[in-house]
Amino acid sequence: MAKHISEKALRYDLTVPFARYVVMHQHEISFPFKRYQIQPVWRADRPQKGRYREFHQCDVDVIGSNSLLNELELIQLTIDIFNKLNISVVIKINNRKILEGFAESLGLKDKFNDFITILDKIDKITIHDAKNELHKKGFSDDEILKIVESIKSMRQLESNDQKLDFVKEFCKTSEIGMKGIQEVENIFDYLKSLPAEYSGFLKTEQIEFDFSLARGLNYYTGAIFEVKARNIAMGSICGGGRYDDLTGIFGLPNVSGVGISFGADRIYDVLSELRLFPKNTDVTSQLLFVNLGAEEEKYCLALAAETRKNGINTELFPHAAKLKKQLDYANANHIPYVAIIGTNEIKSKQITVKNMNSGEQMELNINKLIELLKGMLF
RNA sequence: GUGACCAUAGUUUAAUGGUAGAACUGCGGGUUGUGGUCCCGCUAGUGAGGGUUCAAUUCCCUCUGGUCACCCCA
Repeated sequence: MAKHISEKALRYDLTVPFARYVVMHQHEISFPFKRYQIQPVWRADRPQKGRYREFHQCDVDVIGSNSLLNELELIQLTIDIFNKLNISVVIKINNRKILEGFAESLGLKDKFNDFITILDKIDKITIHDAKNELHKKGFSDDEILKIVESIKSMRQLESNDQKLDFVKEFCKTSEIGMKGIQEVENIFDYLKSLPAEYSGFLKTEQIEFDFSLARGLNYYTGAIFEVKARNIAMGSICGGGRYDDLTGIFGLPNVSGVGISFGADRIYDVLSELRLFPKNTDVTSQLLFVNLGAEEEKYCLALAAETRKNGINTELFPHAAKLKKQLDYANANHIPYVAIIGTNEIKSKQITVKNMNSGEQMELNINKLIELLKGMLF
């Protein structure tokens, strides 16, 4: 029953619904159409590390344009994002047409999917396992030999150029394969042609041509991407590709798009495991007004309203308590400044402000306090 | 879909077929309005249901939840 429901009722990705949206609104949309979308999606699998039943995808797509400039833009955006998050990544790119070229050159077009599945595992399995699996899937001895031989030679390649040369040689008789190679080369050309002042953030060694990258999705027709974080055992945190006819299933054929999707939960896991979250993310308040009694709290209420009006995140401790308790609270919540106001301060119209990092304390009026704290914001 | 392992306080974890112990957190105290260290105290727990037993947190079964891997990755 659960399976029955999950097959029919779960949203598995954002791209297919996006294609439906585009078809439904085709007369209102001006192409090329770009959008981003962040929403939960579901998986009907049993959960395990990095795989949740519910998780969040952040999709970016451009539909209605064949230009490889779109692929480039998505790569730029991806680099930019992971640089900002301080996550060291490898962006793998491949092209579905190259995979087809492989299959064609090996005479395996009719067994494309099985072949791709093996190719995708090239790094993880031994030759022996590969043979077994191919055998199980019904490949002939001759075919197995051809595949295994090519896997062996592929494994010796290291640089992007070596790999490109290899596939060029391998696919030279396949028209579609050559087209895929050309697309990959064009993308690399674009990347290389970016002027230094704009490509300062581009570290091309982060971008790897990986012809064994397949992606499960069968709607991809051109470029495919996958991003893996370095220094951590975690599946891909980002993936995407070009789809030439996704809208076709909803009745609008031949509208090509390209998109990429970031797995928010896995990215969170990476940030968390690698301790890359900035320390100050839990800083919410800049200033705490201590509460020393009924009269004081009323007095502070007005002052807190004033600091808040000036854009300073302010708290007033919600009940009278020992000073120690309230200072502990400020420490625990990383509140950098505490305003201490008792009968003396009320009388003198001054505010005793304590810097919780240095321990320094001074008396100021409200305007000076606001000035001080505004100077701390940036 | 397959397999392995796990379930004890808010958290991390001990232990036993016979009173479930600790650490951290939280709260209170160490005399008045000055914190982060230290000392003392308090709160709080065996996932649910059934079975075996004089007695089950412990052994058995079912369920639920979780972890990891395979398959798969929409």
